[in-house]
Formats: sequence, C-alpha cells, structure tokens
Amino acid sequence: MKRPTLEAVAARAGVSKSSVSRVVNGETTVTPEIRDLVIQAVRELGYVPNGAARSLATQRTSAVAVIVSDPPKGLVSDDPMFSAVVRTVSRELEAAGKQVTLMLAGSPESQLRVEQFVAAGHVAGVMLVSMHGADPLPASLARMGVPMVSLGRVAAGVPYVDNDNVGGARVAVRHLLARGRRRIATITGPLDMVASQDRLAGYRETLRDTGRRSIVAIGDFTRISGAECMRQLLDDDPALDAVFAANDLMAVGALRALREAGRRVPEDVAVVGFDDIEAALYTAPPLTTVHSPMEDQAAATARLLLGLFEGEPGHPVIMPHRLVIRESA
Amino acid sequence: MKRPTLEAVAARAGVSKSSVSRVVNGETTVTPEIRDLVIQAVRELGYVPNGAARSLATQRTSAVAVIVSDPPKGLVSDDPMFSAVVRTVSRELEAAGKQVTLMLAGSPESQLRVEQFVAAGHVAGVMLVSMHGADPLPASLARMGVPMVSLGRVAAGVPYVDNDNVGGARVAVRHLLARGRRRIATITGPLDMVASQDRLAGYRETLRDTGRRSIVAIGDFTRISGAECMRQLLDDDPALDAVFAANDLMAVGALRALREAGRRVPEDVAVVGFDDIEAALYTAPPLTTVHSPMEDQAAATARLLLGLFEGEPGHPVIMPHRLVIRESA
DNA sequence: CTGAAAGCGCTAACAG
DNA sequence: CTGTTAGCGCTTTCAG
Repeated sequence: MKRPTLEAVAARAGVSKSSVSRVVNGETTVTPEIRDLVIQAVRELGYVPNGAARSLATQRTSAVAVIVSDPPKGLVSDDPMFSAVVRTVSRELEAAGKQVTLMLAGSPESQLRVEQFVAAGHVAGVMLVSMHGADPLPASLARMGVPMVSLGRVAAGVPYVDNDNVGGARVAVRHLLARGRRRIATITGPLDMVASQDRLAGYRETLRDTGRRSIVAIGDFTRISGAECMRQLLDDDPALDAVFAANDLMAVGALRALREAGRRVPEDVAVVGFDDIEAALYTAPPLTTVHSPMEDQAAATARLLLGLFEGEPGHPVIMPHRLVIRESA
Repeated sequence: MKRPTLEAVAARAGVSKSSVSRVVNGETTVTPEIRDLVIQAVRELGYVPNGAARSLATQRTSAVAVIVSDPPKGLVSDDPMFSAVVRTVSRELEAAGKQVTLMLAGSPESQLRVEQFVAAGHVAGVMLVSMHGADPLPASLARMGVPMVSLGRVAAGVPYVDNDNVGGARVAVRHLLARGRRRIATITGPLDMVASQDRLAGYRETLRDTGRRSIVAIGDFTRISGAECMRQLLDDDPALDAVFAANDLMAVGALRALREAGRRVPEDVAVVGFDDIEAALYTAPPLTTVHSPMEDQAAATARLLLGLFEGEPGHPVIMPHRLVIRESA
C-alpha cells in the first residue's frame, strides 16, 4: 500500500541511498553498472520520488503560482481570455517541468492566502494575470523577493508582457476617422485596470489631436456592460456615428444594443472592438477589431518567468497590434 | 533572508517546538499564556509554516489536482466552459483550504506527467474535467487509489457530476417537433466524449420515436466546426428546416453559415443549442438552448471531492436541464 | 566513484 | 499540559 522509498530502491539494488539519488537525479558520476542496477530496481518497484521530501532537503520547489484576479461572480464569467491564458501558460510551464498552482486573488482573504502561500516558500516564482491597478498584491509579493512576472503591465518593477494598448486604440480611432466618422464614442474597461486606462488614453489623444471631443461610457469588459453603455451613449448623443469598445466582449454587447435600437451597423454606427477574440468573427456583422495575440502574450510571459529562473534580466515585452478590418466598420 | 522556522519561534517564545506546533495547528490543549506567547512570537518573526516539511511529517497534503484534457491548439481555444469551470472549482476548493494544481492532460507525455505527479503523492485528490471517453487516465489514476471525481461522466467507478444530456437533447428535439419542424438535423460534439454520445442518443431516440430519420454531422464543439457542419448539412439536405447543435458554440457557427447561405432563422431553419452560455443571448437572433448550469455543476463536483475527503460515499449527481426558448426556434 | 551520516522543518507519540 | 525524542524521504557534504 505504501509507496516505495529511496531506501527501498537502494536495498533492492544492493547499493547505497546516495547512489540511487544520483541516478535518479541524472548525475553523470555513476558507474554504468550501478546505474543499470538502480534503474532496474526503480522500475520493478515503481518508484517515484517524494516531492515534499525533496523540496525540504533542497529548499527548492518546481511549483509556480499563477495568480488570477478573480472578479465578483458573474463578471467576466466566460472571458475568453481567461481560458486562452491559463491553457497557454500551463502548457508552457509544464513543458519546462514546472507545476502550476492556480490561485484566485479577488477578495482580501484570498489575497492573504496568496501571500501566505508564497511566503511559505511553496513556489519558485509567481505569474500575475490581469491585475487591477490598485491591487496591493504585486507590491507585497515583490517585497518577498520571489521571482515574478506579470501578464499586463502593473506597478513598476515587475517585469511584464503587454500589448501596445495606447497604439492599438489610436489605430482603431484613426480608422474610424479615415472612414469619415465624426462623432466617435468609446466604451472603456474598468478604469482601475491599466489596459483600460491606456486604451482610453489612445482614444482621447487621437481625438484631441484632430480637435474632436471625447464621448465616454465606462464599462467593465463584460458583454452586458457593453450593451448598457451603448444604450446610454445613444441616449446621451443620438447623433453618434461610431463607437470604439475597449474589448470585443463589450463590442458584442454594443452590437446587440444597436440592433435593438434599430441602428444599422456599420451604415448608421460603425463599431470597432479590441482583442480579436474568435467570437468577433461570428457577430453580425463580423467585428472590426484590434488584434493582439493573447496566446503569444501568455507564452511570452511564461517564458519571461522561466528566463528569470535562469538569471536573465526580465525586460518588459510589448507585443505588436494590428487592425483587422471586418464588416462592422 | 531565510524564513523563520518553528524552532526559531520556540526559542523566541521560550517554549518547546511542540507547543508552538500545537498552537499553530489550533490544538486546544494549550495554556492561554503559552498560546499568547507563541502567537506573539509568530507575529514578531512573521513565521509561516513550511508546507513541504509539514507534508513530509504528516504524510498528507492539501493540494488537489484539477486535470483538464487539453485539446490540440486552437480547438476549444476560448471555450467559455473552461473559464467557468476552473474559476468555480478553484473558488470552491480554495475556500476549503485546498490548493489547486492545474494540470493539462492532452498528449501522452502530459498524461505520464499527471500519473507520476499523483503517484508521487503530491495531491490529496483529483478532479477530472471533461475527459474524453477513451482516455486511459481515469482508470490508471483509479488504480492508485487516490480520491477522485469527475465533472462529466467517465469510466464506471468514478463518482461524477453531469447534466442530463440525453434528456436535454430530447427536450430540444421535441420542441422543434412541436413547432412543426419536419427535417431536423443535428451537429454532434466529438464522438469520443460521453456528453456528445448522450446528446446524440437523445436526438436519435426522439426522432426514432416519431418515425423520423436522423440527419447527422459530426463536429467537435468549436464554432468553426459548427459552421462547417452546417454547410455540409445544407448541401446534403437542402430541405432541412431545423438543426439541433450539441453545444452553443457550434450553434453560433451554424447561425453564421445559415446567414451566409441566405437562410433566415428561424423562418427557414430553426436552431437550438445546448449549454446556455452567455454568448447565446447575444447572437442574432438570440439562441434557443438547453440550459444546464455549468457553474453549479462545477461547484457540485468540487464539493463531491471534498465530501470524499470526509468519508462520504460519493454518489453521482445529475443536474437538471431546462429549455430556454429564444428567437432562434 | 561510492557510502555513511547529518540534516531540511515539522509532527506525533511518549514520558514527565 | 508541556517537553523530549524520533522520524517523514531525500539531498549533500565528507571521508574512504
């Protein structure tokens, strides 16, 4: 019933624990004969090293924490980014022999849990995903000196991967201007997130540069908020002829609200989203959007962390964006 | 730089390691005075117990593996289920003091990784998510005697939570029949998944019972496959007047293919999906679908596992379904 | 190159 | 109720 230990293997092979340990850990300073003996015994006994004991002895661990800010229930409940990010990151980290410990960090209690967990030395590194700007977690983790990276820019000092949010927003708005749109509104993400702030800034700057005024509704990256904001914008400024949604999910909501309000897209109102999620291809009409490769970003973030383990410096990485023009604008 | 140990706390408080251990582990058999002394020292030193040492000594662990079959890249890439499931399960498990180790099990190598990991005794239990029917993993894990549950029915013997896939499909098809539809096609999920098989069975039975023939296209639960299957079905049987897609993502793809083929929904072709993901509300027209509460299922699965830890039997749980009628049928 | 021995930090009998 | 004493399974000097 109990699993075999190093000692059992040693006994079986008729060698010392040290030799077994060496073989198991792939050290080269072992006579082939002993090596074979050990390998044989390992196989016969089905030996698998005990990680707890190993961590204790080495003071190291191969676990990595992936920390995701967990929004209140319902919000971003089926965020397509979440799935892409978690999958990609897991794949990348697992390929490097790391175990992924997923932790949600929404409530203050869960933040504490995360801090304790990291403080306990359970993980070799931390990867932050889409933290909110005001979040105190990055700072307190940084203080503990654990290697850390972030997907999405956060407080200074933490190496990150991000896309060019300002530039992407600019390109979106310029496109609308180029198509002759005059009254261009925007639906923002939650303003405590850096990505939201940057996309809003890109929108604002571009309009300011051409002497136009901003028309802003504040959403939270969900479809429902996109629909609500769109309705509100239509109320406030019935003459608007374009809207830039800070993500595709909200653009989807906006499309629905426009449809319900009897506006044609893009004839009456042009819509541009951000992210280029797969769903953007299936809206009616298909969504014009700013493509920023989330999978690539996630993979790059994972590799940034792995690089940190190797002693690399960890310079921020900014991924390029690209406007994908489809029928909605 | 090093983190304080139990011993350091004991020294600081002027008591024995045992007493500190007792206090830290919340045993009640400790004099209040000593308790306070220890708590004080813990606070001053910022002591956090070392989990590796604890696991080693107790032969227990608070980690739980959540194993997700990882489809080839691109497939189900932004599956809304994934996000809902992982979030809900994490929340539930974390609330119970468990750490969630996420593992992808797609390739044979990753399967091996998972087996080794579980064999190494790293986890107290395992939760399977949407495994494919032919998957050998459940059986080999079961053999190791680790507590295990599954979200979605798998090989016999593993306690599971699932929805009534057969019943849900029946209700969908009956609804189409009741609306006078005559030629009802279906787009299935990948047939190596039990859920796909069951939904197909429900469709088939219902049609058979009314003397109609089945029209089947085999998809893989992705939007793109939904679109492709729809095109194919239209080719094969241009006179079809309804389609039951085995999930909403494929229904979304089907809607698009129908639109492109110039068919009106629901006038020419009625569409019913399955799952009731949030996106079903935002299609044009909004999707009629079989609601099965994924969040509830995920939570129930997590609790099933927690129950196993408490020695509860672990009876299968079947969640009810409910047809949500919207404009597409 | 191999083996013996000393821990890693914590828990769990067992005395006191 | 508290302290002492063995380990948990593995790595890692350090001799041999």
